[in-house]
Amino acid sequence: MTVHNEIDIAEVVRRSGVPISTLHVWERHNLITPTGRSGLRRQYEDGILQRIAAIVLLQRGGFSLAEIADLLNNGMPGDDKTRIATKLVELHRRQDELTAAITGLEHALSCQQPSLMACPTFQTMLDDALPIKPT
Amino acid sequence: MTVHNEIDIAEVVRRSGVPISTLHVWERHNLITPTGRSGLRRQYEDGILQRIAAIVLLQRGGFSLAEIADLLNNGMPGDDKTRIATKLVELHRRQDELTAAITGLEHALSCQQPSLMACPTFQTMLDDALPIKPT
DNA sequence: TTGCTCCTCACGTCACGTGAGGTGGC
DNA sequence: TTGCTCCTCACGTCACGTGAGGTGGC
Repeated sequence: MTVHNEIDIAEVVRRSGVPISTLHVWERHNLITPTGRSGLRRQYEDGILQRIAAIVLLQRGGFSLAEIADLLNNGMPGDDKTRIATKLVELHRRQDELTAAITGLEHALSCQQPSLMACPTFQTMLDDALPIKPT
Repeated sequence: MTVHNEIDIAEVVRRSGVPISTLHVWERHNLITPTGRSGLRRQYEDGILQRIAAIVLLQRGGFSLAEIADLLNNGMPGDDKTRIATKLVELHRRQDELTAAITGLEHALSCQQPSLMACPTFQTMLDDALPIKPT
């Protein structure tokens, strides 16, 4: 039989790095639930740390708090998989956008021009980032 | 001598893809300025499209509207370069986070487990995404 | 004159962050 | 009893989105 240790909210903050104000918000959105209280202080089952890691990963994946609550609280039915597949398309696009932004900024660092907009190399990268439609 | 054409806000929206509500916000933050009005409608110099592309790129680079206004309105003094270098470190980290999120979600798609948290492979990826400190 | 799009202004949203004033346990 | 951290609740912030009611040009 596995022993489930209860851990204090202070320890959750310390070990996860997630600030207490964020934990309060997540609780209001039904993402996390304390198992009880010690006086006023929230106590959690130690599995909360894995759950928090999952929330962080899904948030980086661009899911809203409401979507994450859905994914974690309900099982993983077929339409969840559809939503994940849709998100993945968007994530690959964001990866490309991020790469373009990095390329542009790295050039800006080495550029001798007096301002960003005066740099011809930066200019040519812009159209790549946000395609301007013809007149 | 170069002729500067004026273009209507409707054309700016169409050619850049940026919604009008966003253009209004950017104007209040001194990121863009109309050259004049035709009746009530804002008119812009056609160079606005390049500027909008730069704003989008910098935003994807994680700069706030206030920071972008600074970068574009003032020149590019040395401390701007320092700020860009600092951002670049953060951007490379975000690139890694995004990659980790994509890897996790791609596994979730192929996983047969009834819920995300039940999947052992997903579990092992979590600690990679958000390192949990020891007790 | 009738539509149409744009205008301004106020308010809503999302995911928090920040006090203000109060409580519980060492 | 004194600190300390956590508690709740309200309000602020950032970057917009969304009406509501009004104006100008074809």
